[in-house]
Amino acid sequence: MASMSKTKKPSQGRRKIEIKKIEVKNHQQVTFSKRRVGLFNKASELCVLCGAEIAIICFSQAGKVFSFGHPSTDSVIERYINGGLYLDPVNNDNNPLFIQFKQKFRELEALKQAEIGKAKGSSGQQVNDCDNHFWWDESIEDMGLQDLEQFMVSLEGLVKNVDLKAEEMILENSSSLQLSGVGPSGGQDCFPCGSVGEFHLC
Amino acid sequence: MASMSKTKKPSQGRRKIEIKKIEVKNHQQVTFSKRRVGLFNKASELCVLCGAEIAIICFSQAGKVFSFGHPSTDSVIERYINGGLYLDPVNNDNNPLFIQFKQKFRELEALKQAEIGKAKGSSGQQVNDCDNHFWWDESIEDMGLQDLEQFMVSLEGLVKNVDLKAEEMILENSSSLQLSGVGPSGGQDCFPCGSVGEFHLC
DNA sequence: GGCCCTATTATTAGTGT
DNA sequence: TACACTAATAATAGGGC
Repeated sequence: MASMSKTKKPSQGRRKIEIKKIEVKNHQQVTFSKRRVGLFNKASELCVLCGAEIAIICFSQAGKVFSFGHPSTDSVIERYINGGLYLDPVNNDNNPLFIQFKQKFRELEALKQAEIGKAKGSSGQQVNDCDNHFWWDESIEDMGLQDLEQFMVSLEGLVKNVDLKAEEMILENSSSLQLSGVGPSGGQDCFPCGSVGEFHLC
Repeated sequence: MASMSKTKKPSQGRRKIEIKKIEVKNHQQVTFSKRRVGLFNKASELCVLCGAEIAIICFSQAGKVFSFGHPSTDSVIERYINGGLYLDPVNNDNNPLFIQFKQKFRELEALKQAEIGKAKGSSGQQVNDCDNHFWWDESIEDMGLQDLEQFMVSLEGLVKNVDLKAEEMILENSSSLQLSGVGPSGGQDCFPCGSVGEFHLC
């Protein structure tokens, strides 16, 4: 019952715990380790059982990063980013879009000037300006006109650079392009698990 | 009212299964669903209990993508990429191109989220070009032709959206533009979980 | 996808090394 | 400090509907 006072401490076995932040640091770390392994194992099983591809990135509170991936963390992330990106391979031709883009930009600018009456003085290489608010973290849907315009300015500069670079490379035609991936710089601890997937701990 | 009369089917309870690919498709899908939810819940608990930040990306065999993230899938991925990859801190931080590039990445991420919610009708998107590097982490200067191409394609998607939004705003004459439910998409399959983290299903 | 019924598993807490 | 083992049980997930 409630009082098993002094004499002995029989193993009480697993007990129900509330799902809230564990404050006792030591306890938290133990739980983190155990549950992280459990999570990765579950993911591994899911991969095997169902032919899934899974990546898990896990930062501990202390900032350590652990990752799981099958077939690899990076490939899954890459697939995620590319796949979610709304690539429409059907109708993508560069030039018309860029022409439209520039035209829209001019229209926007004209509209803005008509409204406000004066230029806001944004220059072409807008970077970031607000400390407490990053405008690029909003989706376009949430952008106001001015935000949109700034966004376009940035985009235009970017497009220009990409364009220049592409042209340059096409002219030089191969040879000087190096795609060397960045080399590993930190020691990585990669331990194999019994099953599918890679477990990383950095 | 559960009539627990005579012909009760003695559910044999949970049964042990071998961890190997489930061939029966129907069975596999059921298992996938259950275990995926279980996995996400475990991750959620781990976040709460231990103050962890976790992202999970999960592709079903059919190519559907599901994701979990706390505080958000993308923020964790970004943190992973930035932390795990070796941005040359020497000059890149002051390189306008690089800064723009990083901005671009964030914008794309934000956009992607918007698109995931909106463009629900078109499903099959796949891009199968997986190298071992992250194209978005290189500055434009270091990009190869193929990277530039990929970058352009992404840019086009972005431009297209900016374009649409701009048009929309111009048409509405910027008087009372409040976005609201701009998307003509149908029901969303994003279900809130009881606990921390976002669950996405596309 | 959800519910029910259970058998199987994961994980907690304590102890020992 | 960190792991290995144990007991005890909370929670997951398999099979049917």
